[in-house]
Amino acid sequence: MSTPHAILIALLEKPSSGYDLARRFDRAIAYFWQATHQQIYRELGRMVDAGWVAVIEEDAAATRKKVYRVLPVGREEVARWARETPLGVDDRNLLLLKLRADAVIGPLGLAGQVQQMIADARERLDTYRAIEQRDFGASSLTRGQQLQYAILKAGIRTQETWLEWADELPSLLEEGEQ
Amino acid sequence: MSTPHAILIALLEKPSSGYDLARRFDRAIAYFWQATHQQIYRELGRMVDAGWVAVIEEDAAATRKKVYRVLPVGREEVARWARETPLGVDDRNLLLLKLRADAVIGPLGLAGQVQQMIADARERLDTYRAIEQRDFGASSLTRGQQLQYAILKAGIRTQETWLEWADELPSLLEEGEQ
DNA sequence: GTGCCCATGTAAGTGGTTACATGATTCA
DNA sequence: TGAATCATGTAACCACTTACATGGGCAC
Repeated sequence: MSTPHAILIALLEKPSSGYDLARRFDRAIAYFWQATHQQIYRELGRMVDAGWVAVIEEDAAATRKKVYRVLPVGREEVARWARETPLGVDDRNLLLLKLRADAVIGPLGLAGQVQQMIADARERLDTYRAIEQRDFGASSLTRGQQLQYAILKAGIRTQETWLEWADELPSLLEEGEQ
Repeated sequence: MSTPHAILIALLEKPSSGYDLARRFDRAIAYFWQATHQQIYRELGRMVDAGWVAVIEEDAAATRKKVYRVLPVGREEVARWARETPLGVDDRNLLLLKLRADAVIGPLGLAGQVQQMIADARERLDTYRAIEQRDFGASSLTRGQQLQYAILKAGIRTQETWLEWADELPSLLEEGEQ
């Protein structure tokens, strides 16, 4: 659903060919977002049609390599997407993607969305803790129960860690706001 | 790719109708796994054809409700799937699903896969820390750099927390092994 | 000149999402 | 009797995956 926007953001960071994008999506850039070269070529074609990106025709005749850059319309589309697309509790990677957009093109005013996610995460953590109290308070647990408890603890730890991490975000997002 | 197995595991825990499954997948049972009722009905139909599950015909005439239970073949399929399907670094939810399978039907010998995931997570954590040293060692960072650093820290925290959590797994998985 | 990497695509299959559809039961 | 919930499905679309395909450039 947001593959084209992930590509746009990657292109904003650095104009690239489809091939380069595929490699960047393989390594450091997108540990939290992946796309195969087939997806990338398809989306690039669509985005050219939509007027979001264009090919830089520097060495057109020399090689077949097509380097894409983001047009103003595409840039505006990224900003619109970041501001308007709602985030669910589990959309952490989507938030990271938006943060990357925010890092490349000015402050986008994401603080509100982050606050909402934090509230949702707190609520879910409370739910998990209630289940913990209810189902795993007993002193002796069977093997199966211990495993189920481990699964629940994975959820609890995930929420806790994410909340700690998210705590520093608002100050980063608000300063320098337009 | 593993939706049918998620359904099988839920059915092993408690025989249910498609409707009940949809509700269970909405709430506590599958905070880490979701399926819509359309998927569930489709997969139930396929699994009946495959001989993995069967309808309990208790109140067939009384209501339209169809309660499904897992047949021995389906149970064996879950075990096979849990043992054989490879896990990538990011397949944490898939691991949780396998742990649930292990909690319902005896020990499946998942320790090896967990060890592999732990090794992979350590490796990725090292990669992240190397990036941290290389790109964010400077004392003063721009707003954009601070955001990119926050994104990286999300990855670092995630790996660290997961590794801590996974540390208690091997002892849970090995004891009582057949 | 053979093999490897660069570079871009097409085609088929599958799974998930969204919308549509129907009818029974239950409660106010 | 009307609305909400129970309960099960069909159909269309779209995205992603996997496999196939092609050809240029470069190094040994």
